[in-house]
Amino acid sequence: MNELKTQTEKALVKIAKSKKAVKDLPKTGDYLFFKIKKEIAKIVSELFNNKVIKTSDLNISLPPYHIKADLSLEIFSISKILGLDPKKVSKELGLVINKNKTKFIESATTAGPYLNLKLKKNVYGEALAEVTVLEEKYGKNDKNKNKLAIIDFSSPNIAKPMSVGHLRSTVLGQALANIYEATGYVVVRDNHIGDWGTQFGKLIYAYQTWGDEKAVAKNPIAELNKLYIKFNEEANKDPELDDKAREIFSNLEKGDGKIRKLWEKFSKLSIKEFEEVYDILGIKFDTYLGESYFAKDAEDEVKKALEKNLARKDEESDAIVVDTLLGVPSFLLRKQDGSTLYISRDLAKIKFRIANFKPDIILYVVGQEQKLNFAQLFELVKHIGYSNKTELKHICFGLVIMDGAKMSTRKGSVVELKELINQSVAMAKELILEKDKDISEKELAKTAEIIGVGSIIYNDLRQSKEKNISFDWKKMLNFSGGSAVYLQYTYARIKSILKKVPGEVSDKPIFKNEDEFNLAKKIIFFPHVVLEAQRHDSPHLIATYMEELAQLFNSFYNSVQILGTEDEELKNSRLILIASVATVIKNGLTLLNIKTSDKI
RNA sequence: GCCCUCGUAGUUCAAUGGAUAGAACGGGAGCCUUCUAAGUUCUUAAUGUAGGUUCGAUUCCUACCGAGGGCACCA
Repeated sequence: MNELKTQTEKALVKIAKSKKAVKDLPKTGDYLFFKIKKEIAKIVSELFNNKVIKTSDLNISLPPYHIKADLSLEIFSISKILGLDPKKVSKELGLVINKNKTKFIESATTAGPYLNLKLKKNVYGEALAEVTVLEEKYGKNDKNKNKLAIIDFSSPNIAKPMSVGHLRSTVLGQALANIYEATGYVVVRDNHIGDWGTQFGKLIYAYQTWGDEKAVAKNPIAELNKLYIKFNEEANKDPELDDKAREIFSNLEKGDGKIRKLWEKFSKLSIKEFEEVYDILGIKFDTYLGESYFAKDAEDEVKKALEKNLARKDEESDAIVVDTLLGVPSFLLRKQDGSTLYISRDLAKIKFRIANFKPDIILYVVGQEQKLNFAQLFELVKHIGYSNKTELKHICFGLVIMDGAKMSTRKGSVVELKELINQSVAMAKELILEKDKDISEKELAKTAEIIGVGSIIYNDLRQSKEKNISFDWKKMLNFSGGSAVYLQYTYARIKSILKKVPGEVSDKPIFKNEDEFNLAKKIIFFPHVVLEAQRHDSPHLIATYMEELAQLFNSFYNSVQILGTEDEELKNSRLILIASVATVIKNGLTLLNIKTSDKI
């Protein structure tokens, strides 16, 4: 219990520190993208009887290739608010913009439900200046300042290896944590370790029956996992083993000292191994508050649910049952042998979190197979009455599928995360050596890790989270287009140019060809993309955006000799432009928790 | 049986209800005596089926078909 207090205090210190850091974030409204929107909103409002138009009501995008304009404004969303004919709105708005002087817009052309806008040249200078000044802060904003989020992710089970299945929660959770922080949230990263439950009865039974102390000490997780698999095999033959396991777990909850000691040993050894993986992935948790911390308090929650008539004792079995709540199927809160269940422990944890941290939101980054459980948990919380000010959100994602089916520890069809990382890094090494035989051992190891680990993370995050991911070694180890390397490589390419001649900031960059304007425009959208990624809990929006940006750059790079540009002013403008591209790629990858290197 | 998620080029993925559905891999044809060819240019090819709502549907609704997941003493 002391441990719980220590961790809580540590987290509170971090929260206080983060609150201060939020003050240094760029203001959302100061970004060019939002200033342009604001200007348009004001014009619309003045034109149509001062009807209130929020910037979020405006939908601005980059027009498709065949439209020759800088930005397009979609009119239907505005005309709906105004209750007017879209054609009329588009026409009148276009007229006013063309007649009156505006700060950012040169001219407007009506095209059906769209108003196509041409930007003033000074916009581009301002855009690049924004990036240059803010640098690693470019894209971050203070939209959600004064809010606190607890993000519950990764959550591996003690005594089981972290598998590719845990990768999604780990990688997605960390990216969301970064993105939430980038929009002003103070974030507490919590690892809800699976360290309690009947499975430990199974494990302890197996250890006591077949275990080898020395082997476990040498290679804890692998050895314990073997025992767990053996238990399940034996239990298939002899179902009574399951009852024995339940009994052992029940005794563990009741405080049996000998069993407790074993459990503590397994727990410590496992977390130590997990941290090796987190180190490689660059993830640091603020708290490791596993389920075991809330086993005792779970009993209070069961009592409260009984008092409030939300739950009842089943007469036949003595188990505690919650009957159907508002369409959510009924479920058990306590087993008939008196031991707690996942959901009651989670209930206790919510109470603890609200009491100690007062979060505005708690995100549970857990696979879709637990959707029903969270629906039940949240519904119960609502009835018990904790979550008035705290939003509970299940960030649900698809499974990692192997050969068309879910991977299973019991069946042994699991790819271990460590193995995956090792393979990826090894393959990166091979490819680097193909390109550069003289690379130093140290640099090789460093770059291979950046590429290998980045690829794995990116492969997961570039895809929208709802879908199942089919696991495929070939895809995982893809180092060409649509991978992290593509972005890392683009970044390194730019850095390599800038190392030769860095550009100097200029107020009025001059651009010549379309690629240059397109790149500058794309850069303006980055702060918007970060906000969208947070709003939709979708890091892949950032990935997609960066691929488009990198593609624009690489195309530009192939068509123009940047360092060979004769006109000095144009050359400098191009250098500033590509430097901004590099900054955006780096900032975007950092949000996804992927590293960059100046040399790839 | 009931509930949830997903069905888009040969494959893996994009597309707040908006313009001619974008990429990557694969197939075909080019581009390095010039800044990193892990790049780039051209080409090939897709919205499961049938209805409905809408000025407009890959997106929303209904039914069906297909894949995956879940449905009380596991987490």
